[in-house]
Amino acid sequence: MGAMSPPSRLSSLPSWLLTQLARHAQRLVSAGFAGAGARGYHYRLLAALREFGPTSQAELGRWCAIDRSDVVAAINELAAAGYVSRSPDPVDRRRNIVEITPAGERQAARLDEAVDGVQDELLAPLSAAERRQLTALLGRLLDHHAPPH
Amino acid sequence: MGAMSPPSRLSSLPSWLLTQLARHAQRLVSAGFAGAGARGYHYRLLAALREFGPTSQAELGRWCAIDRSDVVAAINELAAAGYVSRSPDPVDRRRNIVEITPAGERQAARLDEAVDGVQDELLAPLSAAERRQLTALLGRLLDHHAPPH
DNA sequence: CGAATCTCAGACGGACTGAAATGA
DNA sequence: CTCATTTCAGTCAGTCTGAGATTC
Repeated sequence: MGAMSPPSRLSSLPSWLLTQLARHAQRLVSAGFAGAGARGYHYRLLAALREFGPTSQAELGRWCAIDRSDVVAAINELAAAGYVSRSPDPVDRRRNIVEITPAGERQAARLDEAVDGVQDELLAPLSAAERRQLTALLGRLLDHHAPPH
Repeated sequence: MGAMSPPSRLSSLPSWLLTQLARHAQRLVSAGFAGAGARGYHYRLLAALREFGPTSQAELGRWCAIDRSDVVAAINELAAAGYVSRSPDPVDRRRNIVEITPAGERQAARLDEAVDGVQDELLAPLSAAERRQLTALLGRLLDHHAPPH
């Protein structure tokens, strides 16, 4: 069987490297979450609820870069599993206030472990200094393209 | 409006940075290709055909990391546009031999320009040295997870 | 009035699976 | 018989659009 390296034109393109590697990362992360019966959306939402406390669905969507429409579905699933509670906001009746439950905290902790294992697997070939370098570079690029305002 | 930065737990995860940035990259690339009536698959396939010459669809799929099934559809589209020709392999009649046409070469050159512009936009905040650093780190990770054999 | 929120219904491209037909 | 190739049909998660109802 011949070599199966991609064309050199692609291998030198940052956008190619980025998207291909992100594919691997997402496979690893999804597999890690699947063992706990969760998806990426669930972890993102739980992480935001843990850090920022009870809040509206719209704000969750902005924090987690999840579409308004998909937040509805994911919160439905989290609520059905008992990981979050949803109640109307008494001071602004357009909003639902979403809050993480104790069971949700435990689930988030489980997912933390899964996700940490995946980072190690993903970055295996890099030294600790190189991992910091990569994280810093990616962080700067993401900041530039998704400016917090 | 309140801050909309993601939870710090996410912002420090390489897998999160990678997938979010890859999302931006793919949006930019797709937009660049759309102006020329192309998609990412088309560019990948044309790049492989330019570099490696006429070959079978199965091999194209392996080189470009495109599923066997999606190669069929993408080659159909490229052939309909006159960018590739498809002919049966006389020595192995299971195979189609796919070849890039002169019009395909011109299209590939157009897409080259689009894709180069996107890299610049994507890496705008980084110095030349930092771009090389990032590319090298991503390349090593990708090599480790998709070993050419 | 304009603007924001929640919800549903549907679409869309990229990635993938299963199975059939053909032939080495 | 086993294996590789091409093709079709269909699935899937993640993302996004449009529209309606409600409330600010």
